[in-house]
Amino acid sequence: MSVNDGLTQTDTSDQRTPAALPGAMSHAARVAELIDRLGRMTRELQYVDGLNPAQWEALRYLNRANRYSRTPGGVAEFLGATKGTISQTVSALESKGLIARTPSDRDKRVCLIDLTDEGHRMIARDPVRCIETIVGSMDEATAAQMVSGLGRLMASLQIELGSKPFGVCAACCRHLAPESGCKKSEATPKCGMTGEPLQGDAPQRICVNYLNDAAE
Amino acid sequence: MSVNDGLTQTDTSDQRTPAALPGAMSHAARVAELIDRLGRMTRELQYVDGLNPAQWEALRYLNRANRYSRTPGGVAEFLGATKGTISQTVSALESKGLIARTPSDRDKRVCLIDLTDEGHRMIARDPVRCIETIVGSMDEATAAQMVSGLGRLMASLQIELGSKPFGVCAACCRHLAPESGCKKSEATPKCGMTGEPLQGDAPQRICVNYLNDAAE
DNA sequence: TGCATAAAGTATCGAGGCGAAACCAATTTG
DNA sequence: CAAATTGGTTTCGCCTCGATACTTTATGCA
Repeated sequence: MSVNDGLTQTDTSDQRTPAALPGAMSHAARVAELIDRLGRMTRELQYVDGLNPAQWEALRYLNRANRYSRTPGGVAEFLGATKGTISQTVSALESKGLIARTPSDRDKRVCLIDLTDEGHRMIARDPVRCIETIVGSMDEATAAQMVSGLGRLMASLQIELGSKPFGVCAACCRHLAPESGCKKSEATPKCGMTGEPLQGDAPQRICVNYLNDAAE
Repeated sequence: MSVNDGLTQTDTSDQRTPAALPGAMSHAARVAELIDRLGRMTRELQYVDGLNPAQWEALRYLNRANRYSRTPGGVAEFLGATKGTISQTVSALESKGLIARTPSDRDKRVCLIDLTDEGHRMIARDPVRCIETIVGSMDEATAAQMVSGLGRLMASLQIELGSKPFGVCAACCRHLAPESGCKKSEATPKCGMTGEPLQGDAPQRICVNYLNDAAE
């Protein structure tokens, strides 16, 4: 390819939106761009081991959710997908031998999902783990800042989206952080995702990060 | 739903992988989780105004790339998709009147792409802008830390993926940051994405963030 | 108790995104 | 000047996912 062959034509269009160019970008705009790009890469990263991103995310959820949240409905709510879609995802995971469905005897409509040993082996090779590794090599202060910033970003984003079906933390934060989670009885319950303590009226507020439900 | 009705059955399976539970998660693991979740939300966010995420990303790229990078091939390389796929994306954007294709008279194989006025109006309503807004409301220090951390994360991730087609910055960083970009002749060229200066052998290194190509 | 309504889950259909491969045209290279 | 390369498009088919309809079980209200 030619390097710089003395362009004769002036490139007017590049001067059109100087504010949009990187040199002039604010930190906020950079973060938005990076989140977008990283999201794409993370997605790409997850076409591995015969699973697709949705399947990986479901498996990840199922590995972390408490017992009564490991249902197709729980996955659907968490991933923001329809039950029909999730039913297929779950079926796929089951046919691959990564999870097992057992009907609940408490409510015969629901089926409880558990990871099989194979599933645990699979989750141990989680491709997003490599993000963890990279961040782990940074200094602790930066990592902590990122958790804080990204956590707040996600919380705000979920509020922004508003209509999304994230329940109220009233009774108890439904899943995740089962032992550090939003237990009413605890002195300072903490949200499982952002790790921030929920004081005062917190248990009554929307659980912006994850789901809500009955107690553990 | 019942709150805590005195469960008789012990929930052994929840104690299986205590290290995976949020309370015990490292900052690094939290970041990985947040990136993944945010990526999903960002993706969802972009099903708006009749475009899909790929189309929004292409439009965003086309709005920021320099003149000689605004080609189907440039978009494909940037988004990590095949040329065939991008051809469809570009066609979609064109049929919506957001971009215009004009054949290059320099090389009759390539076609140059420009945003139409309609396209500029569209990009002004970019849905990821809301991330920018949220981050903009945070303190500058946090935002700066996030840019730094996420930038490094992305750089490492791109290196990690290795085989991905990101060129060498030898001649010049191909697009983005056209005025602050990797100009060989400049004293301290800077990468358009991370904003970090590329000293010494930098121009010879892989342009981890974006593409490479001939000079501006 | 009994009937209506709601909720969990599944099956089926169809739209759309995307990669693979074949192909065309133009350019570069030996 | 032929051969190989490169930019781009088209066609094909797989796969994901939402919408809809349906089944089964729970719940709520008279």
